[in-house]
Amino acid sequence: MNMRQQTGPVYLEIYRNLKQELRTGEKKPGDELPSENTLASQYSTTRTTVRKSLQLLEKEGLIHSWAGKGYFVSEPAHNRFSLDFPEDENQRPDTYKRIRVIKADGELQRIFNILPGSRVIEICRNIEDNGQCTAYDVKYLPYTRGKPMIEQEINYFVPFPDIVSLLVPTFLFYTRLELSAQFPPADAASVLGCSVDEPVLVLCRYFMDQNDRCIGYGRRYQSQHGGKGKLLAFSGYPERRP
Amino acid sequence: MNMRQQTGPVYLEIYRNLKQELRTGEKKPGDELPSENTLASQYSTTRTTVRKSLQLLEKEGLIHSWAGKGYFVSEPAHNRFSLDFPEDENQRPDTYKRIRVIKADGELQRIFNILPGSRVIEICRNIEDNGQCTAYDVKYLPYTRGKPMIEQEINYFVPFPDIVSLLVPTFLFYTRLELSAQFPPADAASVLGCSVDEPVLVLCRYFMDQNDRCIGYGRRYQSQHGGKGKLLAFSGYPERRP
DNA sequence: AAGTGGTCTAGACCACTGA
DNA sequence: CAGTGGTCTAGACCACTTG
Repeated sequence: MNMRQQTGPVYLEIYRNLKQELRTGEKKPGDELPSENTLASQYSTTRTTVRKSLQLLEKEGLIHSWAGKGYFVSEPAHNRFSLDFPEDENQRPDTYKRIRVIKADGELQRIFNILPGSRVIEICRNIEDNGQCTAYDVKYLPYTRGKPMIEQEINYFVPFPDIVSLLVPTFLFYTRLELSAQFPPADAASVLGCSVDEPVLVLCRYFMDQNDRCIGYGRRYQSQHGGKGKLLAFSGYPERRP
Repeated sequence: MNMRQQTGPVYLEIYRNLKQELRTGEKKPGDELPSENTLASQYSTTRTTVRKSLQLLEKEGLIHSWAGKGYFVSEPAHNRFSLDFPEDENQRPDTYKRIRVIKADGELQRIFNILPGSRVIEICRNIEDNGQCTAYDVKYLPYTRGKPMIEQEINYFVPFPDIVSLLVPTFLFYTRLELSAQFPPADAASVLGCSVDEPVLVLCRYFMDQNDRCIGYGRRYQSQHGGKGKLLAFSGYPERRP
């Protein structure tokens, strides 16, 4: 019996109305929603349109459907967080960068599964914030002569994922991030202007191809000076993420 | 001209075939996909079915559409990570828990925006892994007499988000997570069996209601003993996340 | 048996982009 | 202008759940 008032697509109106019922707590986790047919006649529309609204809510994790039974309000997933790796500074000019080719040490040999004596490209970066160095960043790529353009590309402010994608024929690789607290090595401490006795946040990033081989590795030391350098992550509904 | 071979819904077959073209690098970021009409006639089906396939790929962030132009392969978002807060141990019996009501110190007064002298509920937990304590967890809730069931509920192994949802009439709140590296306070160090001079990973979690008021606060000290206690996050396509 | 969601058809009209 | 994606209709058949 609902009369349309708002503007825009019908499916968005249904979506907003249903969402409002969840927001206010009128519908609680576990509760059942009206059936597709009920909603379709309420809004004088078809199942197809109603389904579009419901699938929007489903995509957001607010509801789930059960074939033969109906739609139900979900429990919110408050333990799944979304975290943005702060790499936008790649575009900024206030980062100091150094590139060289070095012999892989034991750790790098293990990570890339390469032989002793193999060489890797090392890219070091100082991340600055208001003239203060807040993070020290080292990235490694296995070195292979003849790979196209790597040496040249690397001299520009190319984001690391893009550099990695020069090495693999497809853009389909994934990334693992390991977060830990450690003392910084001497070089990181000197860049960050802190002591080797102060804890820093360490972010190790592994770029893995589809065969789970490591094709890129990065390590970042994030200064914890004065409460700076914290990493932020969010859970909950998208519109609530500042 | 495609002849159907596989089983299952048509839209999944189209989805799989298109995805394969992305996986192999046959279609690269920026490339245009066949139009909905083209695909519909290729698979002898309708636009509706084809759209379902394409919207699946769009939801995964693999492609995007541009009204009036077509569908295009997206750049993968390698700087957006998904992180699972390790709270499943709430269900496990090998965690030691202590609950008490304390006077809020300055920090808690600030976080909850409450007056000096106000009281908060404190829930301490030792997270163990194979008999070894790997994390020390403290959670706080503002204390208000008369709130239903809190004291009783709290004695069971109720996940913290569920406890918080007893305080707010709706299940719609969000969570902010702050990650940093610090020295542990004395009580945390003694529980973790480490020195106060060893860095630990600190996870501060704020439960915020829709008015951005803090309705729950948790702090976890994660031991870094022997490389243990690292946090893992992933980016890339869902099926690649182990 | 009646109701539910899952899949699918064969159309339609619209606003938009590009030649 | 023809082609694209965005929205929508009015049906259909299926497998499943529930009484």
